Amino acid sequence: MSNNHNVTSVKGEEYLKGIAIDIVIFGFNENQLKVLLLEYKSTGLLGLPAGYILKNENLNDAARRVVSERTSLKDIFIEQFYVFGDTSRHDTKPIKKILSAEGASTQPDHWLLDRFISVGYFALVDFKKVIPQPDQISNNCQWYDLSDLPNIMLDHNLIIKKALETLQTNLDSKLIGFNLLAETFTMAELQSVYETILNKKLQRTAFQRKMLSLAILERVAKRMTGGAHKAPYLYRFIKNETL
Amino acid sequence: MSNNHNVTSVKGEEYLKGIAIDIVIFGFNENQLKVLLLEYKSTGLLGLPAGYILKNENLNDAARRVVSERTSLKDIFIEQFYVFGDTSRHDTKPIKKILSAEGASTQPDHWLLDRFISVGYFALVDFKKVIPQPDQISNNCQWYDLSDLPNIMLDHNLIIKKALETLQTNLDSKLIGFNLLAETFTMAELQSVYETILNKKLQRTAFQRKMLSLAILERVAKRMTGGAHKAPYLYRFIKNETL
DNA sequence: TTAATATTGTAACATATTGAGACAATATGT
DNA sequence: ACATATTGTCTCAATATGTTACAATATTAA
Repeated sequence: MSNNHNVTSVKGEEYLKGIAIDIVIFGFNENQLKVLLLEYKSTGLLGLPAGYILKNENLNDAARRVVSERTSLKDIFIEQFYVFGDTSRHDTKPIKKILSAEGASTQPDHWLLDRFISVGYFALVDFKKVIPQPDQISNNCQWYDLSDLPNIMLDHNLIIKKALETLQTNLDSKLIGFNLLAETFTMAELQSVYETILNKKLQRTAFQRKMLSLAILERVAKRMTGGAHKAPYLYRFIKNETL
Repeated sequence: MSNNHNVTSVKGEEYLKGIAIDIVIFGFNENQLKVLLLEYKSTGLLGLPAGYILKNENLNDAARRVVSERTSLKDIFIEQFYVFGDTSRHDTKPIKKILSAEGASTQPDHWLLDRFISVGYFALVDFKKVIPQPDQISNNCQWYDLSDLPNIMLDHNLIIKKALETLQTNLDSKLIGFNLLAETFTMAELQSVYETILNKKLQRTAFQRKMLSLAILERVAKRMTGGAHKAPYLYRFIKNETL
């Protein structure tokens, strides 16, 4: 699981050249969407979790590997959403800064200083299960509020924006919101996920009726919440039995 | 516009290595979806129009360039739909066959024999405006019925399948079907496009009511069709004025 | 010239879906 | 025991969609 090769070495021979994977890892906590970011050592630079593709590795497996390495989770929901391939992305300044901080070579033929095409993925994870892990060249890996993001290096703010747009578009049709919650959840929690992603209030009763009509939820038990009110049911997402 | 460099040369130095673009060019004629395919010289192999990215070229521009070269059109609707990056795609047999037929080198370090990641695009074009153009290493470029496709090399049948699925999914939400028709069209023609893509019959009156309610169609004039019946209106697609 | 025919545009009605409010049920705190 | 907040479900209104009907009309046939 751990790298035994230094990504900052001049050649990067284990990896396909010119192709990177950038991953927007979404979490959900306290009615807020969160994004996992790395802080590169001694540079103040922030970046999305990223990685490269091993020469005999499937693209999707590489994306899963990167998510696993940063979150300590496995079996994660990921989805490709866009490939970023404009020439204007090719900005060597932050890369040089990161390499310098590592004491690595910044000679022009360093593989990381070439132009890269980035395949954008997003991942939806259970916030509470994640144990953030910095990578080799960062000293910090932590959650940031999506609604209050700092400046992130290169075009990563744009990548997050596009990821969110895709998530919003696909939320209803692909029924993927459940991946942000624990195994069991209340209808109110699910509604909060939807409201936060779509950035609008939803009708409580209509939401409940619709979700139940989809026949994708299994009622598990009542939960005693400790609140001064009726206890809600807990639900579990029923995976599509045709798969 | 024309290549002054031979893609079959060993180095392919003008292009980014390891990244290809495969394009599913959809046309619509006689109530059928069509796909443009190339036949490689003296090999019997069929393939999707494909290309590589020039070192200082935007990814999307490269895709547009390839579509333009094969169709003789410009200003074409294209959309990324998936990146194909499984290791199982790496099958050098058909590539060697094509290179051999060209009299080109098939030594193992030929750049085209490396593993490639393919960015899949689909394009929607006006069938009647297209003048198919073979590329440098093919001797034929022609339309095939989507419903009766031959075997195509590598994973290109799969790529077409995925392109169609994306087209079906996005047809209503992104209002892109118009790109398959001429500048003006009848409601019946538009309905036929929808029915063919979605592979199901639609209710005539409900379809008309819905399309008109979207406020994206401008009525142009009546057309005398030569048929023994009432003449239909012609419509034009109104591009979103907020863009 | 007139009638027959096929298709078009729109209206009308039925049915289905969604929006919005009402209300009983119920854990907990007072 | 009562007050309070939230939940689950019901009802009715508003909207959207499915379906049928029918007048309008460009051509062909009589």
